[in-house]
Amino acid sequence: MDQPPRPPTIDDVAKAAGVASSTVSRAFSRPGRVSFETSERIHRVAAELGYRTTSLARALPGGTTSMIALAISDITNPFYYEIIRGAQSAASEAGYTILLADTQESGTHERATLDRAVATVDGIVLATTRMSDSAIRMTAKQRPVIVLNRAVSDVPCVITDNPRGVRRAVEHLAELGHQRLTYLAGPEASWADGMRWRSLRETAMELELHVRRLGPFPPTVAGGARAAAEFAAHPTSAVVAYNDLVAIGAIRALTAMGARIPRDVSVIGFDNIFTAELVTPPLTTVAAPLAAMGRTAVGNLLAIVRGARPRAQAPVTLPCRLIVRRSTAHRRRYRTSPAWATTSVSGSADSAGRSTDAGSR
Amino acid sequence: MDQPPRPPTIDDVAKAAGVASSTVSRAFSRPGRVSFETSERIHRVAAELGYRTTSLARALPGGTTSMIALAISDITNPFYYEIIRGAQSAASEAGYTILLADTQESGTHERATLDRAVATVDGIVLATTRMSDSAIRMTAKQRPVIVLNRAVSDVPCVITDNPRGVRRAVEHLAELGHQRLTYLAGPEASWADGMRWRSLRETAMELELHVRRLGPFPPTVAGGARAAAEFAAHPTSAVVAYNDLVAIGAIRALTAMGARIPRDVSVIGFDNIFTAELVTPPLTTVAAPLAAMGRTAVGNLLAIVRGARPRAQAPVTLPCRLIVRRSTAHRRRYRTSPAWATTSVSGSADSAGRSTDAGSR
DNA sequence: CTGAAAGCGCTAACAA
DNA sequence: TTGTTAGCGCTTTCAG
Repeated sequence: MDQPPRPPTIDDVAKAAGVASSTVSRAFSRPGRVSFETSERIHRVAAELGYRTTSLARALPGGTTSMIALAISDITNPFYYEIIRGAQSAASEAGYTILLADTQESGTHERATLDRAVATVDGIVLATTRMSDSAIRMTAKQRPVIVLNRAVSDVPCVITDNPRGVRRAVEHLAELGHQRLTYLAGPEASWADGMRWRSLRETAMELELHVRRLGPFPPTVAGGARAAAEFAAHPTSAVVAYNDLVAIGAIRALTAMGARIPRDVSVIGFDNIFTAELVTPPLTTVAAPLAAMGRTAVGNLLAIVRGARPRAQAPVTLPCRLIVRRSTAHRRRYRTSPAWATTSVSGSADSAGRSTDAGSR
Repeated sequence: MDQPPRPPTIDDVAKAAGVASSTVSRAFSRPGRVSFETSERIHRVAAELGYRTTSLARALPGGTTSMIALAISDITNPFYYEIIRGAQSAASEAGYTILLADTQESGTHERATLDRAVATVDGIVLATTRMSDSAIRMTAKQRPVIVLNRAVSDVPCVITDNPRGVRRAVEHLAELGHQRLTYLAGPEASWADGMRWRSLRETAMELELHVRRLGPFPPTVAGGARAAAEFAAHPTSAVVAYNDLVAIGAIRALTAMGARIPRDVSVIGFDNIFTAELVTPPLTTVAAPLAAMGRTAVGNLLAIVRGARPRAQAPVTLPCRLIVRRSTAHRRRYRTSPAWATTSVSGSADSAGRSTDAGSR
């Protein structure tokens, strides 16, 4: 009853069936090139012995494994669920298996993980990588790589149309009468964060709104709570968060402080993760075509793996759209500073001590 | 600039460095058994050539790949996030990589996926498999296997203490004065579902409560909504859902019908997924130690892979606990049938037409 | 249609 | 410390 009892090899089958191993091989890979009877017998014997082809050895000569790596920064982030799902289905349709590489929000860790995986897979999808551009290019030299959510020159990328999404969000806020927005920033190493902030500034300038940036914060609910604490020191009537998680965390924390969302502050997130419509109030968010991103990335990767010339120049850009739910509303004009805020915009100084307190950490 | 330019082999390096390939091999795997200078030179040359060991070929002789497969029924289900995270960290600490196998809620698909993976990995964690016990045992014959969330004889398993969790849930409901509960069932092939329902019946009997079962429903928010539609035809004051997703879906649907949760009906879920505390009202749920499950499963699997004798007899049972939040409350006694229900328990027939309507789909 | 033989890239065993 | 020689399990010529 020893667990791995030396699985039978092709030679075992060959011997048992009284044929050459090459015949067995053919019987499995190229049926039709083996007489019906022989094939029959081989399969029967193989079944009895419990023989299975070893994809490892099979992959050896050509060096392809029918596996692709999917590197993601934090598997706990719901943002990835649909992406993984899309990637997974595209991969399995093409007969590929996905190797998951959780890189734990760390460029270093990511490199290490990838170094191990790189040798094993036929290609790599870097979803939200935290590595430097040059590190990415290094990796891309070794294996076909597709970068998701980030534009890196000389490497094929799949991104969403952040500028457009941001624009829609800001327009929406402007229509609701908001004049000052706060951006709750995500990780510094995040390309999307930089992109969103930049677009935000530009759009705001164009629409003559005032924006400020707080952060960086971890792209999590907890990060959102921290962001809210800082935000409360100098609130604005509207906030745009790096992603839905941060938005949700902020809404919760703000609500706990006594603010009513969206009455007191409108909040917009990014990504439209599954939880976004489940929270209260349901989150207004810039939706990314998550599953499509996964599918597209894998599709393009596989094309390259199969020999297509990567068109690294222009990143593939997928559209995103604003989903208006209940976390945004018309701006209310305060006569006095909001009761829930740590300190008012107009600067009543009596709670300044608390301000520091809440803002720290 | 062709993408895969035939990565350099160990022989290329050997030639370029003017040594035997075995020396190169040693330089990489057993440093110290090679003179400092030689090693130095080899590594330099290797770096220049961009050489990397091919784990594939390396794995060939012994047949170990340092990969383990994690098979899950639906990657979109948040239930898995923490499990994957736990598994991932345990695996990477031990130098293993995780191969993800989304089996799409289908036993057949699962077998196929596994068949491919089985040959490539050193072991397999079956998280919530939908395969039959015998199919699982077959797989277990080929590779070390750990089954999560299910007890299968002769195969090592890691489960949570469902009976205890259910008991706590029912006790909680009983304390709140509820006398009739409805169980919203999950997939028929789910072991946990059977377990929960059985425990529910037993505990209810003991505590002299009345239970009934609706379903099966898909273990999703949509499934929960469907369940709610059926439930509304003959409501009870409390419901226990197969999992948090179903609970959340039911709460949403019920709320949409005009019911107030928990005032009109108390709802309990299972798993304590990340979203559970974010929804409104925050969900009372039987929490499973998700990350610990992943860690434990991988830990035990790796122990077996390394030669430990699997103790297949008694499943490892992890504790779970009831987390009381806001979706449960004291039972209210209705004088008449609730306004929101399709049909009343006492049977006012005037809305029977609607009943069918809501119940279909 | 089938068998023999030559590797795939690397490691292990044995010499030198 | 290094080189030489066998393979690992399978696929792929190349004969027969």
